[in-house]
Order: sequence, then C-alpha cells, then structure tokens
Amino acid sequence: MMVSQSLEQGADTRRRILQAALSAFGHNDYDSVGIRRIVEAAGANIAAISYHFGGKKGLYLATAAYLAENLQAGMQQHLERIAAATAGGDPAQCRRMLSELVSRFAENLLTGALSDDAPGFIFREQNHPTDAFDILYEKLFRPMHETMAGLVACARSLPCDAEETRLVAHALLGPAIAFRAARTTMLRHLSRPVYTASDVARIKDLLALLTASALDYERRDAPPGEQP
Amino acid sequence: MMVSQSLEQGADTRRRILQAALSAFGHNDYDSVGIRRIVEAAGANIAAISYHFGGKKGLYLATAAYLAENLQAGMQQHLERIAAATAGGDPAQCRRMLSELVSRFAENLLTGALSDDAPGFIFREQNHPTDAFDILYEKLFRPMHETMAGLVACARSLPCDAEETRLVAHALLGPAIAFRAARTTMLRHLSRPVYTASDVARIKDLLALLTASALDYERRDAPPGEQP
DNA sequence: TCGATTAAGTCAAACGTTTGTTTTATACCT
DNA sequence: AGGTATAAAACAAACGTTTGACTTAATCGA
Repeated sequence: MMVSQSLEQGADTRRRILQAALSAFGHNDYDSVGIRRIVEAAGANIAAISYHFGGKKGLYLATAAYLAENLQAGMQQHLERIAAATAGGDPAQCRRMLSELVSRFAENLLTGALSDDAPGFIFREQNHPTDAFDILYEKLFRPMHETMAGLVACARSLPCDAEETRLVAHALLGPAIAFRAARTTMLRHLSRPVYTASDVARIKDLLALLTASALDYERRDAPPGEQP
Repeated sequence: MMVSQSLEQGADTRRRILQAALSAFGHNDYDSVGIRRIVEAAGANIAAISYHFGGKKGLYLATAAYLAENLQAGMQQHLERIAAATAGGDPAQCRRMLSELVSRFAENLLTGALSDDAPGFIFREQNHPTDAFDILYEKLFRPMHETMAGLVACARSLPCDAEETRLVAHALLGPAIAFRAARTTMLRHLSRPVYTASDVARIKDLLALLTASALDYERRDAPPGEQP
C-alpha cells in the first residue's frame, strides 16, 4: 500500500473534488456553490482547487468533461449497436429501435446513476451556455441526435440531414425530457414526492407507445395495413 | 400630472424593479444576480428593494408572482374557450383542440413576449424549487395541465384524473418543451444562431401533426374508420 | 548507500472584493 | 407635523484567490 502514494494521491484528490463538484453543480447554481463547501465535501483543502484546476471556472469545465465522459460511457454501447443495425435499413426495425432508444433514454434520465446530478447541470447549460456546453454537445448531444436522426430518416424514408428529420428527432425526445426537466410539476400532478419504480416502468412503456405512434404522423389517412 | 405623485411613484418604482428583476432572474441564476445591478437597470436605489419587497428573497417571490400573472393573462382566454368546448365531449374536436393547444403552447415558448425571460425562471424552479414554484404551479402549471388532461380524457375516453391521462397530458407537452428547454442544442443541430420565423412555423405545424398522431397510441391495429 | 535536492501535494491564514442588508439623512406631498 | 419615498454610507459575512510553510516521495551525485 506504500508504493506510489504521492503518485496517486493527487489523482485521488482530483477525483474526489470532481465528484463533489458534480453533485454540487448539479443541484445548485454556479454562483450558489462555494468552493469551500466543495472541498469540505471532498475532504480537501481550498487551495486544492486552484492547484488542480486553476480556479473555480477550471473546476467547472473539468466537471463538465467528467460528467460527459461518464454519461457517454453508459450510452455509447447502445448507440453503437443501433448504428450497426441501422445500416441494414429496415424501416420496421428502425421504428422498434426508436421506441426502445427513447424508452432507455427516459430510464437514464429518471433512474440512472447520474440522474440526480446530470440533469441540473445540463439544463442550466442549455439556458445559460458556457464553454462547458461545447463539451457536453460534442460528447453527448450530437451523438445522441445523430443516432436519433438516423433512425427517423430510416423509419420515415427521409434524408439523414433533412431539416424535418432533425426536427422530428428532437421532438421525439421531448416527452422523455419533459418527465425529467419538469419532474417537480409532474410529481405534483401525481400528488407524489418522488417517482416510484412502477412510475418509471409505466412512463417507459407509455413513451415507447407514444413514440411509435407519433412516427406515423401525417399518415393517419393511409391504408391501415403495415407495409414497408 | 401633479396629483398623487407620491401615491403612484412608489408603484412605478416597484414595477420598474420587477421588470428588471424578471429580465435578470430569467437570464441569470439567483446568486449571479446582484440587487445592485437590478436597481441600476431599474433606475432606483439599493434600499428600494428592502423597502418595497423586504429583501432579495421577497423580490424574487414578487417576481414569480409578477411573471405568473403576466403569463396567465396570455393563456387564460384560450384555456377558458377550450374548457367550454370540452364540455361538449366530442372526441374528434378534442383531438383538434389538443393539437392546437400544443401548437400555441410552443409558439408562446418560442416567440411570446415573455419567451426570453420566463423559461429560464421556470426551468430553474423545476430543478431547484423554492417558494416561487408554488406560485407558478397554482397559476400556470395546474390550469394548463387540467386543460390538457381534460382534452386527453375526452379524446381517449379516459377518466379525467386517471394516472394514464395525466401521464399522456404531460408527455404531449414534452416536444414543445424540448424545443425551448433544449433550444441551444436544437439550434446547434440546425447550425443556426436563433430560430427564424419560418422555423417556428414549421415547428408549430410539426408539433400539431405529432400530437394528433401520438394520440392514437396503442390503437394503430384498430379499424381505420373514425368512430366515437 | 547515504545525504542533498527537487518536485508534488496539502494546509492554515490572510488577501481584496463583492454580497445583501441596515442605518442615517433628506427631500416630497398631504 | 407625519407618513412616503429616495439617497448615500457603512455593516458584517462570504466569496475566489493567493501566499508561505510544511510534509512526503522521488531523484541524483558521490
């Protein structure tokens, strides 16, 4: 246990501070969070922030990168699997995968390991973009959108980069976003303090159905039989 | 102009401060906004906040009430008209009104008079509810949700207070919310700095179609003819 | 292998600035 | 006179940052 104590001690402190910072910045605004509370929660010293991250702003950006990498790790496998399957080009399968992806996206937002800290960070960056937004966009939003757009394009026989494709892909993620971004409102509608496990299950199933049905927009007057 | 100068002067200062506070709290976090900047923008003195609102927290709550009243004023007419028509109980008409309401909701979020300031305020209260959330919920979220739930219940022949009804009503607002809450992301997807007028028009039309189509969830295998 | 040197990391203390709030004083109109 | 409103100044508290001393581990020359 004595080998390379100082070699890893710095990295450990860095990680503890990042974890504390993610929790703090996820639940409170940037200016509401004092670096004193962060280092206190991390069991470190105030000067550690200036030393390891160059200051509070540097810590914030490092936290964004830390968050992006952790979230990306939990999604990349699904996105890659879907991208591989999309190459086939079967619309029916793309519709199924779209429902599954939206459902899984909702689950990550509602019960994922980072579902407590990440949304607060992300939604703040949407309203008040800083340099952290670029990190989140490249590592999270863009890959997610590209995958969604690919599925929508396949399912609706549209060009991948068509404006309609992008709008639909974004809109289809809306319901899942709403259950997390407006969680407090939804919970008050349900007269409930938190989402229960069965709530999440019902939401997931409902979103899968709504997604599949919404994909048929502008086609409701078409013949009922399911053809490619 | 000389009558009751001091009687209205106080109210004027109050209103100017509220307007400046709404703009400030809508674009920046609570702790990022200094009361000195607010009174500077409002052309008032620092002590005016303590005098008129009892402090910064009192100003924030007053701003929430001010925002809620202004937003409510722009929606109540539509909600009342819809509520009156819903009493008829025609599912086909309810579906039409649902699409129209979602479309109008999106327009308010994207181009309304308060679309600059309000969303930032609202989304922050969703992530970090304070006493201001209760004000917003009672005056905005609950009436909107009740109307949506009523339309969904009528369109799908469900009880008004059924859990499914509430979930669907919330989910159907999701796409509109996504185009504003994740506006920065969507704009980057479109390689555009701001939504153009035609963007908003396309989004409105698309959301109306998606809403109508999504309402047919779990029924796609049913006979195509439209029956009550 | 020993002693000196360098670098990394942590720590308590103090820096100057800014925060929201309060106090004190001054006009203004009834 | 008396309440209303604004103004300037001062308040303690908290902010992010910096400083210099201290410990520890690794490196180097002899």
